[in-house]
Amino acid sequence: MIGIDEAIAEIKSAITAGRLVTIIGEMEVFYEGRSISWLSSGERLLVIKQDRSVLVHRPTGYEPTNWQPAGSHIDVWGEEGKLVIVSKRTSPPEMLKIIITRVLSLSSFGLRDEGEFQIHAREEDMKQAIIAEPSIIEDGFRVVESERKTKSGYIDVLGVDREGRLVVIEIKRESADIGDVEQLVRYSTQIEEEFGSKPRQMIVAPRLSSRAARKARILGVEFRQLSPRKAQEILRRRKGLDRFLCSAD
Amino acid sequence: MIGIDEAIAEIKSAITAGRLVTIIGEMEVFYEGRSISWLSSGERLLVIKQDRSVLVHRPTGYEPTNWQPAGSHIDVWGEEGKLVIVSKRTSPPEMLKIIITRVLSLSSFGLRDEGEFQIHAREEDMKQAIIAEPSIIEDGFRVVESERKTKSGYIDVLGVDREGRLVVIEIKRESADIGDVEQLVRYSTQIEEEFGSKPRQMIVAPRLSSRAARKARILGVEFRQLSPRKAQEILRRRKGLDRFLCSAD
DNA sequence: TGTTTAATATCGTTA
DNA sequence: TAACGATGTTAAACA
Repeated sequence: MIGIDEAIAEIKSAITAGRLVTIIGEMEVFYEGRSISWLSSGERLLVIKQDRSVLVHRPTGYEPTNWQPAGSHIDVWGEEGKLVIVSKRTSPPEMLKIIITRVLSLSSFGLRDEGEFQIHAREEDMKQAIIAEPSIIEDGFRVVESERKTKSGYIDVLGVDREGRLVVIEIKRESADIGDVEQLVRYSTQIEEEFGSKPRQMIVAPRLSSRAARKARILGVEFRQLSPRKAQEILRRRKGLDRFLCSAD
Repeated sequence: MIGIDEAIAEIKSAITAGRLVTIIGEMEVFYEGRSISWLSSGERLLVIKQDRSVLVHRPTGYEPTNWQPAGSHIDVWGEEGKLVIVSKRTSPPEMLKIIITRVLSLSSFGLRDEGEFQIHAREEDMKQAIIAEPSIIEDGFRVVESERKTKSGYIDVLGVDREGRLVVIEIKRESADIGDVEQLVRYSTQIEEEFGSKPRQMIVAPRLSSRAARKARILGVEFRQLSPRKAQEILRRRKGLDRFLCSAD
């Protein structure tokens, strides 16, 4: 158990100095902004990060029950023996109020984190795999452009098949849905308006939902199976090949 | 600074006892599963919750860089003076490996949290507001059913206008998009198949995107403006009215 | 600032 | 388990 006045002083100095604060204690939480929420008293973990983002975590579950993003303004004060923390931001106007009635643990650390984060096997990697090895779509396929802008949004990949016909490709890293098929058709319509001829339409994804498959058949949308993991393997193999070609150079 | 052996013992006993663990220290993080990621060494906050969910937070930002959801299996051991924590789950197969090289702080608490969480001004509240006060749609409008099942999904609200014509309503708490208009048309098609006559189609949302507005005009989809906050006010007013009616009773 | 798209999205609900 | 929609989604890229 830590005294309220002592806690206020430490939290204030930690926020000013840009240290990460963790508080474990009994607290109530109110939020008002895009929505309105109220969480009655219980024991939780409160984190104030070095960019003044705030997280309230209950003892279970991945998601914070309440939060406030970086850059918000934080006020801390005592009121009737309780510790009050209020975080506000203006755009959108949002307010998070935490009333702490008992502090079980409090710590603050200035953390240095220059680490690099790398992530693979995303939709971007699937696109790169198609660019690196267009034959995974079909023999004779060539990429013309990626992220081509249309009035309906950005086309993942625009290509040409061996007979010179345009191919509009929509990539999904998970099961493609009916909405994805409709989005592809919108892109296709834009391309037809621009080039005067109907392009082939193709979904590239690990799988199609049953509704999407039905809709795809009706609308003449083709499907090529590709998983993010397989795309990753292709890129890794290519990278190895490139290294070999360089060293042979 | 806390010794590795001491830390291992405390973490193991805390996980077994179902206590919430927070570790601040220098760590590397690897993830493999639906994707693959690698985060090089840096000072971070690691949280192991009482349901064995795991969160790795860098000193800034709302989101954890890496995580594992509840119910995963956690192993803890020492290796070359380092603390290794591995969390695995089978469906989908995912693995999170955290290698801690320096422990700055470690705490574990068995937290009691029976608090109730209430949230308002969501899409559900907008639906309840329409049910409570159908005239916000238009004079003479009546609700027939909510969450009516069709082959294309669940219709938010199905109603009848003053002339007895069916109205299919799709509610959005934010700006309605072209995809939402298309979803509404799918529902409408199902209703037409079932009842033999074309229903009115209506989007209820704070606003329509310009693309959605164009599509709506073409497809004969109507738009009624309603914000989640206004819906909340209607419900609050109604609730007050109900209380008055009860006390007068 | 607003729009659009991806995310290891998560989470709840339903078949 | 798969599918589908809601979320205070968040966050990044772009105009």
